[in-house]
Amino acid sequence: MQSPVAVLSVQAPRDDDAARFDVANRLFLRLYQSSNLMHKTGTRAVAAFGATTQQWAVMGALARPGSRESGLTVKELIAFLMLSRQNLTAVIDRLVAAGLVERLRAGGDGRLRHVRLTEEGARQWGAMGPAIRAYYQAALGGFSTEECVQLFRLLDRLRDSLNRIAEPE
Amino acid sequence: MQSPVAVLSVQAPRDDDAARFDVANRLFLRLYQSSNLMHKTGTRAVAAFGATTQQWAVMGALARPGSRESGLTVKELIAFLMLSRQNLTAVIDRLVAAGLVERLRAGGDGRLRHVRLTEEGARQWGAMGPAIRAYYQAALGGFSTEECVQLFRLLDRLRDSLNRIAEPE
DNA sequence: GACTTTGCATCAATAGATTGCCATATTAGA
DNA sequence: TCTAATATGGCAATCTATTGATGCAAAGTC
Repeated sequence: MQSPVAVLSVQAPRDDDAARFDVANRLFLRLYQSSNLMHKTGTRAVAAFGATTQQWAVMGALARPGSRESGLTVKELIAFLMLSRQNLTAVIDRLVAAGLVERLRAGGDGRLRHVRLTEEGARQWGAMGPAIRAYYQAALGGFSTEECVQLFRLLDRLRDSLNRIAEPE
Repeated sequence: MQSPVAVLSVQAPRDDDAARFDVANRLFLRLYQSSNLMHKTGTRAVAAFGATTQQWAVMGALARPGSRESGLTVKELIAFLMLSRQNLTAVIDRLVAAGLVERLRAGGDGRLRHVRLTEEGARQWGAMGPAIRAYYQAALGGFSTEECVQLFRLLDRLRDSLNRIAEPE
């Protein structure tokens, strides 16, 4: 196996291809591991509230300033979180069952259903704040703010790239 | 609570904390999205072989030079991929059912079971090579090799950090 | 009015991922 | 030798994620 340092040196194209393959392999393994660990540790961090990282993500989307009052449509949530409709419906169902979220028939386009935080949901989201802050601090404690931004930007580009593969039309 | 970075920074602590929280929020959302998209697009990339990204990861681990002959123990696979034993057992079960992998009672410690690629599994892994290369190229086409290394290193540190949270003992 | 598209829900199947608990075989140590 | 620790398997529950198919209601179009 080659060390990542070797990749930084100037090499022949064939070697560079091999090096890129090796880096890609390691990169995606780290993405796989990091994501699993994020769900594991993140869900533990909010377990006291009976929540999971996915429910946390949905509530976070609904709690944003622009979405708090009238909520978001399912379509908007799908675009924001990038999951399948069926999966999102199931997550929303659990949140509705827990009384944290409600589905509303909004005026205007009668097909649209807005998903909104309930009073209880907003209260709970507020209560989860300190736990979420503490989690972020524990997870990113070793990173400078610049490094956080760097990682964010790279992941943002990777997401866009993968999204382009996912929806070719 | 204050982050160590805020203490060292010249800026007002409150603003820096708020900025870090915001970046962390976006960062983990991108990690969530990227991981989902990786599984979706990756599984599509090897769907012709009836495989998934997880099975691909296990086969990749078993196909490495040092592991090809005598395989890896379940414990080693757990450490390499960082999943729960129950989950890994299920993935291995499916690979065994597909005839791509076999469980062996190795000499020495009788408790250990080595998991190894079968002939068919090794053949299939070879056949999947081009599809995997093409996938890596499509996913990371917009990234320079340096950027790939950069992303790898940041994810590596994030994984270590999350793993430290996951297993406190 | 008939047709198509869009937004959403439902049912079903398969696979991953976690947790928790119990069972078994083997090894290692007191 | 009795006991504890280790490595694995099995069973169960819950939640997440995908795909595919069906259906319905509302909106826009011809």
